[in-house]
Order: sequence, then C-alpha cells, then structure tokens
Amino acid sequence: MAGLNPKQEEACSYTEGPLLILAGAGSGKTRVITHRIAYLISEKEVNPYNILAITFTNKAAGEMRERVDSIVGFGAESIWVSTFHSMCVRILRRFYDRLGGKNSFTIYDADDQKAAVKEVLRLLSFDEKQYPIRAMIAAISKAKESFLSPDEYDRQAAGNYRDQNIAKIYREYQKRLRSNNALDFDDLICRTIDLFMQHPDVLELYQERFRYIMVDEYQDTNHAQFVLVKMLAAKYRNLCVVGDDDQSIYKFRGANIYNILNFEEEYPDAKVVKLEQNYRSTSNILNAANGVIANNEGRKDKSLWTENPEGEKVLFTRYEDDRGEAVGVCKRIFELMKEGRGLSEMAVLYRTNAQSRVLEEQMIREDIPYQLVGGTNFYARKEIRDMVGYLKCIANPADDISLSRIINVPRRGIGDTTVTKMRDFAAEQGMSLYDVVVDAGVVPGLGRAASKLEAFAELMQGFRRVAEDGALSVLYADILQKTGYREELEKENTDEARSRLENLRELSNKISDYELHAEQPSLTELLEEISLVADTEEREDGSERITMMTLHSAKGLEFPYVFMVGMEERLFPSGMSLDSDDPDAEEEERRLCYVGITRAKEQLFLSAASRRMVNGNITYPEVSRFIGEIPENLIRMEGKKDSNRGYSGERYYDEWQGSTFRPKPSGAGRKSYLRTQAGGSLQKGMPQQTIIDYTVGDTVKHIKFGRGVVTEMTKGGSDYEVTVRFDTAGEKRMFASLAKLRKV
DNA sequence: GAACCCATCATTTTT
DNA sequence: TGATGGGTTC
Repeated sequence: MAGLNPKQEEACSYTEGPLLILAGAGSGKTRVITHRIAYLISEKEVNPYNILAITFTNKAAGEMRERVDSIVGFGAESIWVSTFHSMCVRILRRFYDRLGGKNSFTIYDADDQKAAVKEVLRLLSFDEKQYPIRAMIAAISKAKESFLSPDEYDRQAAGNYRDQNIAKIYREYQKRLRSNNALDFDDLICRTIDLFMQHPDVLELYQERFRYIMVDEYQDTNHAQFVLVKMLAAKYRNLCVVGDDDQSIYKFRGANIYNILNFEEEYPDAKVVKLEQNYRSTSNILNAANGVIANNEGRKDKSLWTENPEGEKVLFTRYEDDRGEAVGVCKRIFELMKEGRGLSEMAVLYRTNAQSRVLEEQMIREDIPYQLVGGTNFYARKEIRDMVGYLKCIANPADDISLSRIINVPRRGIGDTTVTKMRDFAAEQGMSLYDVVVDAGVVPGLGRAASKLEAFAELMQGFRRVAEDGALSVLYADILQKTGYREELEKENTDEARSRLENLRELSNKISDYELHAEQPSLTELLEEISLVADTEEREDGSERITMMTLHSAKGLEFPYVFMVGMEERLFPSGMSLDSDDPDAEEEERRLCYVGITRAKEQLFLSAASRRMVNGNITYPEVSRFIGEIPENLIRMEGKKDSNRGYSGERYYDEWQGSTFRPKPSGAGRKSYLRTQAGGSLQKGMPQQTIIDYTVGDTVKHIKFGRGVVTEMTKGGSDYEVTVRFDTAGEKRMFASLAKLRKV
C-alpha cells in the first residue's frame, strides 16, 4: 500500500473481526478509511455491495464518497456511504409499513418539532415557562435515545410530578407525530431498531448485505446509534470503528464517549490500532495540544508525535478588552499578509457565536473579507420554510403541523380563531386538519371564513393535481405564483423582501438541480433531502477570505494559521460547564481546546481580554486555565505578568497605519453591510486578481473614502501597500488587493 | 392585523 | 447587548 505508514497499513489490512482505530488529530484518518475500502475490494475481493460506511454529516459522507470513487473505480457506486439518518430513512422507506406506518412518512426537523411541542403544550394547558419547549425536546430526545416509551418514561418518573408531566407531553407528542405520519430525527434511528427487533428477517437481510461495516467519528455516536451498529454487525462481526476520544465534543447532543472508551469491553476480541503520527502541525503546536489534553483523566492512552519541524512558538497575547483583541487579531492578519500569506490560510476560532460580532465589526473597519461558518441554515429561513411547508402539505396531507404553518401565509383571512375551531373539530372527529379544510362546511360556526377556506382548499387541491403529473419545478413555480407569495414580497420593495426573493430563487435552483440529477425525482425524496441535508453554504473557492467559526464547527478542518480568541475563564472553559454538576464537563471543554489547537498547521495565536462585555455586562475575566496547561517552553507570552495568574492587558488599541476607526455603522445599514461581507454577494463576480493600474501621483477612488491621491506604494509580500491621501478622509495606508482602488 | 412596548433570557449543533 | 416572545393598543 503506497504512501501509508506501518500503523496505517495495519489498520487497512486488518479486515476480519472487530477493529478499533484510534485516530489522533491529523493522523491521516480519512486516507486510512478509503484505503481500507480499496483494500477490501481489491485484495480481499469483497463485493462493494457488501460494504457500509457510516459518517455523521452529509459533508463527511460526500467527501468520503468522492475519495472512495476516485480510489476504487469499478463498483464504487454500490458501496453504501451514508449518514446514520439517511441510512435509516432508506431502510424505513422500504419497511416502515411493517411497523404499521406508511412508507411515505414525513421527516420533522427541529422547527417542526418545536411547533409540535408547542401545540402539545397548548393542548395540555401547560405553561411554556415551566415546561420550556427546548427542554421538552431535549427530554424527549433523551428518552428516545435510551428507548424509553412514554409509558416507560412515566413509570420511571414515579413520584416526580414534573417528570410525570413531561411523560404526558412526550406521549401526546408521539401521538401527534403518528397521526401526522411523521418521524423526527431520533425516531429515524429508534424505529429502525424497532423494525430490526420486531422483524428479524429484515435485520438479517441487512446483516447479509452489510458484511463489512465502518463507522467514522465513532466518539460522536449516541446510545441508539451504538445499538443500531451492534445489531447490524452482530452476524459477521466485521465492524471497524474510527474515532478519537480526545475529540469527543458533542456530549450535549447525546454523544456517548463510552461507546469508544468501552469498545474493547463490548468486543473483547477487538484489535486496536493507534494512529499516533501527526502529519498536520509543527511539533510546537502538537506538543502544546498534548500538554493540554494530558490534564484529562478519562482517555485512552496515546501520545501524538510528528516528524514535522518545530516551527514558531505558540503566541499568547492578553489584550485590554474584547475590542482590543479584535484589533490585535486584525493587525496580526495584516502582518501575515505582508509575509505573503493569503486570508484563506487563516481562521479565527471562538467558543460562542456571540464573540463573532466584535470581530466582524473590526474586520469590516479594516476591510478584511471574512466568511462566517455556521449560523442560520438556508432551510431555516422563514420564506424557505413557508415554501417547504406547502410542499410538505402537498406530499402528506396528514401533516397538520405544516398545514397550520401555511394555512394563512400569505394572509388570506383564515385567522387563529378559525384554525383553532377546525383543529378542535378535527380532534373530536379523529380527522386530520386537511380533511376538515376540504370539507369545511361541516364545521359549525365558521361564518365568513368558510368561503375563504373553500378557496384555500381549491388552491391546495390544484397543487396536488400538479404534483401528481407535473415536474417539481413547475409545482414550485405554481405555488409561488398562485398563493400570491411572490407578489406580496415584490410589492414590499424593501431590501429584506428582495433578499427573501433571492432566497426563493435559490430554492428554485436547488429544486431544478435536484430534478436534473435525481434518478427518479419525487416530491418525497426532494423533501427528504431538504430535511436531511443541512445546507452548508460552501465556501466559494478562489475568494480570499478569512474563516471565522466556533471551535465546534472547526472540527475536521485545518488551517496554516489559527487564532483562538477569548481564552478566558468562564468563557472557555465556559461558565456553564464549570457550574455543571457533571464532572466530565470540564474535560469536554479541554477536549474542545485540544480540537482547536490541533487545527493549526504552522502557527497558533491565542488571546484573551482583560475586560469583556458578556450579555451586556462588563466582566473582568482571568486567563483560561488551558493557557497554563501549555508547556512553558512552547509558548511565548506577550505582555507583563500581573498579580493573578495571567498577563495583564498592556496592548492597547494602537492606531496603526491602515486601521481606520470610524463611528460604528448603525442599525439596518450595518446589518446589510454584514450580509454583503458574509454572504459574498458584494464580492461575487469581482476579479480575484487585483489589477493595479495606478501608481504614485495618480488620483484614485475608494469605495468608502472617495477620491484621493496615491502618495506611496511599497511591495509587501505578494501584495502592495498603498498610501493614499484622501480629499476628505485623510491619509490611509491599505493593501491594494483589499482596497479595491480605481484609477480615475 | 399590525405596530409597539416590556420582560426575559442568554454555550456548543447535526441530522 | 440583542433577540425573542407575549401582551397591549390602535
């Protein structure tokens, strides 16, 4: 096997029986998985049809698919490369009727779930304050993960009034989902397990099919997923799990680190291969990470090493406050750029999304293009959810949740009172809301709304006819048109409305794209893709931007230059973790820190502020304990020591050349500015290669500062630093590639 | 039904 | 600080 180290090779060629691959950060994990699949097929002559590779995210599945395709060639397409959830959907679409459901079930996402719980609370007259929706969803999810039915949950709650009420909510929620012919994300896993338990013939079918199973990011699996994998692998026992207990950072969403820690107890004959050579980071960075993670107790014994050069020391800087930190980061970015590094080689990582704000503001001031990762999902936007709501209703008329969402959108005179009346009537008669809408005449006391309902029913029936024999894109266009949704937005004529229309066009593109590429396009499958595939706004290639994201989102990525900001007690590690009674909480924060450090290839910049605004309050945080855990000889501290554990903020905002402090842009203006920066519409289609057609003495125009005369140009790295004396804004120094100066 | 005011509340996120 | 949701008023 070409290009693999002995350990990697060992992991690839051990194909029979249970195998645990402990893959440290940057140890070439994906390479091993893909090579192993290739090895199974070419050396062991395993039929690709018998291979299953499970990942967590669609992104990971897509990447693996691509790599497998390129390395395996013939037969690669018959390998199942899939996320847990899409695998289960595929199985349930075929066999859900065996559990008494319809194979055409709808999938409820977080938003639908929320709406369902809200309705349940209303129905049971529970107070949302006492039983917060978020907490209820979490409780239900937890119950499902441990296979507790509402009845069993109730039994366990014996004597606990609150838990008994939660059991009631859970029961009612399940009832609602069942009558709506819907499954939530947890159901997808649990009901598949139910199916396997109740129908051993179905289980056997899949056991026979999946003779070789691989699970990536095994440390992220929850209990239900563990059970599912165990069942599938029970017959042939060719189960290979890959993961890193040190990178387990998703406990809050159910991940159970013991799945990986106790793998050898579960499978006593398991072979364990440790991939400990790191190919990513300098030894200074790697050892800094090792130093931090060594403070955790509950972990598999391993030590990462590298042949990479020592590199620069890790740099820690303490700034006066959060704003100063942002200024300092920007300054460092410019320094790196002067050395010829590009923005796409850099990333800023933080613990909480709220921290991005100050950084964004500063980057806008300094004209540094950035890209935010994470944030609101495309499909979570209101206008998209409305359209998807229509599609869901058309696909599954029993879906009361979606129908309630769109019945009065856009406004058509079917108000809350009417809907409540109909809902109550439906509940009494055991009908679905849609049945009632179609036959509104039977509901007493609807008054004027009756005619509105009739028109609405007519509209929906029309859509259903189009859905039956028309193309999906035609259906979509029809909805947009006939509901008056588009017209209403067009009339509004605001920036926001235009942006919504743009999103609706984007959805139209996605639908056309789906139609074009799907083997057999169907509304059900389209909706499945929409619910299961979060739309991760892919980074546009070629655009030079710095990436900003949470530490969680950074998992699996790497950058030459990494900034970890806000290294402060109670921010990171988070106060919530420190206050929690879970003794593992601090260790999970430390793992998160480990994940962050190991993202860096060349250089790592850590920083903290002495004063920070948190939730509108000024706080004076101490330096994070994690800083002290980095071996002293690997870190350079910038600044003087102060009385407590840390380093005081002696780095004030230094108004250096190029930074341009202007008053904070206000309200809506600022927002739309942010959007153009983050969303990229401003930069789309702009030449990436800057054409410099001006020189000293020329008059140029700047997008914000207006007219000015170039007074100086010096070469800095791959770029030019240009000094311009503006007519109104004074003298500014800036990078040619960022300043977008035009000769006039 | 929309516009406004006040109270409340705050990690991390994918499917 | 700032987003969100509920309640009130016009």
